[in-house]
Amino acid sequence: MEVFFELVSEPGALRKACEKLGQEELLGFDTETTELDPFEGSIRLVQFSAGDQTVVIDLKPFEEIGSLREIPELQPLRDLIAARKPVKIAHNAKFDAKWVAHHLDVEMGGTFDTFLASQIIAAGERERRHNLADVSNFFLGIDVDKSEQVSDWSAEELTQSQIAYAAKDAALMIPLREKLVERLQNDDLMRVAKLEFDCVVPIAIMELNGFYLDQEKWREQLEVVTKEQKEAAAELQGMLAAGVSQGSLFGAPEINLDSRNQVTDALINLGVPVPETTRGWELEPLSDKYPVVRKLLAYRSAAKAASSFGENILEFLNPVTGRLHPDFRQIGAPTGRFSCSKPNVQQIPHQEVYRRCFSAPEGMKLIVADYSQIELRILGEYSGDQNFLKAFNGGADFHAAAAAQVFNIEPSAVTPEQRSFAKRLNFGVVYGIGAQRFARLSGVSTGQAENMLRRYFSTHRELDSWLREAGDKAIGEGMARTGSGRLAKFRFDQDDRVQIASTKRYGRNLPIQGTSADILKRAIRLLHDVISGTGAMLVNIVHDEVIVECPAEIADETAKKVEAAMINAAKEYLKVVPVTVDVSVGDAWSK
DNA sequence: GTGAAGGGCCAC
DNA sequence: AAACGTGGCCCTTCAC
Repeated sequence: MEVFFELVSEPGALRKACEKLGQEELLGFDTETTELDPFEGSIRLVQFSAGDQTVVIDLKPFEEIGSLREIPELQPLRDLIAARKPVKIAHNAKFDAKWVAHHLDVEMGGTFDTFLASQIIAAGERERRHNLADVSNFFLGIDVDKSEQVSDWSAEELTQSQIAYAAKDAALMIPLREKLVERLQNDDLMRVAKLEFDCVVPIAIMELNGFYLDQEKWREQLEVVTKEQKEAAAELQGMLAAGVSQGSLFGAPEINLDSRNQVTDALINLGVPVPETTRGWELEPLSDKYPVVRKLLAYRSAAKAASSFGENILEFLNPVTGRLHPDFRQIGAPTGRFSCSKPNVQQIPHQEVYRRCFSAPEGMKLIVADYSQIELRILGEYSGDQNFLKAFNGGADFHAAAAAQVFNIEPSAVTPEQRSFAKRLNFGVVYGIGAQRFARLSGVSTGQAENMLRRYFSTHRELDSWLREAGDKAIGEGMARTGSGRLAKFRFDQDDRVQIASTKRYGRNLPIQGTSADILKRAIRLLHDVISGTGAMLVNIVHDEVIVECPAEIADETAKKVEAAMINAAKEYLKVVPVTVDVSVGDAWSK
């Protein structure tokens, strides 16, 4: 594919080019940068393509004039990027959005992301790859050469090959989008695509904002947990060694406490009836009878804390900003949930000792807002279950109300144990729990668990039939959808009972978990629109929770905005079940 | 040495 | 024989 392009490297030509490009409806958009981290490198090229016209802008000459964030010579470029029309088509637009936000001080307006579109169309098929080479091959049958992607973009003079590569990538976006739109429309996926595209810039900005972590506090906790681990390790070594023959001159050999095999052998030597797996909940029942098991669990807990939530988290603190800048994958799961890595700030332990370290810097406050029982509300909305509707509309204690139903007693007579049972049940049904699992979870016999499930579903008739239908639909149609129309396709062997059962569970769970993700994504967009420019900034999201950092003076009003945005987002998906958001304003992530 | 797989465990 | 959903990270084990 030969692409004709214009290379722009001075203000006059830039103004002219932007003026012409600005009249287009759609523009392929791409940037070439000297590094992957916007806090480290700089933007070298910005490319636009209208198909027949492709422009490559070299920013290096503009650096001579002054800071790219400020010089008026770049205003035409900023305006073009910020405009809602033309829509910018980019592959993984989050990347480009971050760079232009940080280096050109402009928020990208109007986004079509070919990376996200490809994922939406793939509908959860895990084999499919979504990098530009694979996507253009799959949808256009074009092989693109990405070898220049990692070339030196900081060179004084770029090679013809580099510039041609840059032009090609942008030019590719126009035909690629056409194919993708065709597929999106065919599969009725335009609504979810828009939902996703609207999220790109807020997420890009959130990643730039970063999440503040108090290093001192974190180290304090790390010290405590390291000490705990050491002590538990020493004691555990001693206890395990008791099972080894005392014949050895040098005493018992050291056991690698992180090795499941070695630990299992040692436990067997001590006469512990080790279950098939040594997962915590399998070992837990043995810990009363065997102190060594209790010690093992204590060691594991401390080891996990020290390894996953220790020094390694601090290594992700950005040397420039001093904050964490995790990587959020917008479609991290087939359900549409985000995933997060480097570090994963969606799996920080709930205990206050950890959460308190994620605090508000001097003069700032943290607003923590989370949807209350959003998945159960979605289940109530979809099933129309009378008990769910009554409980949510009446504002009653939801789990207590379920307990009253299940145990056939007055709500006021529900004991804490009964409520806890009902809570487990309520959450269990969202995942399609079975009697066996429920029995183990709540410490009753399988027979008792079966009875409780039967009673639960007989008092929640609409819920029962919705879950059945959702399961049957997953098998019959081989797919399921969320509220935004997001599609997940299921592949399973019709003759395999285990796969049938698991597909049914996916089919029941996906609309619930996925609609929850839809709602959060919509909330993020609405939230972004009301806080941007106020000094408040989104710093983390955890599935049904949003964390905003803002100057203390505007904390209360910002909290109200956050709450309103979240509720308004939910109202677009839930028509009969009300939604509530718990909001707190404080100095840290913990209460 | 490197990478994949598996077990275990953190979050929602 | 049965199996509650979605992720990421750490460690060991094992193959290359």
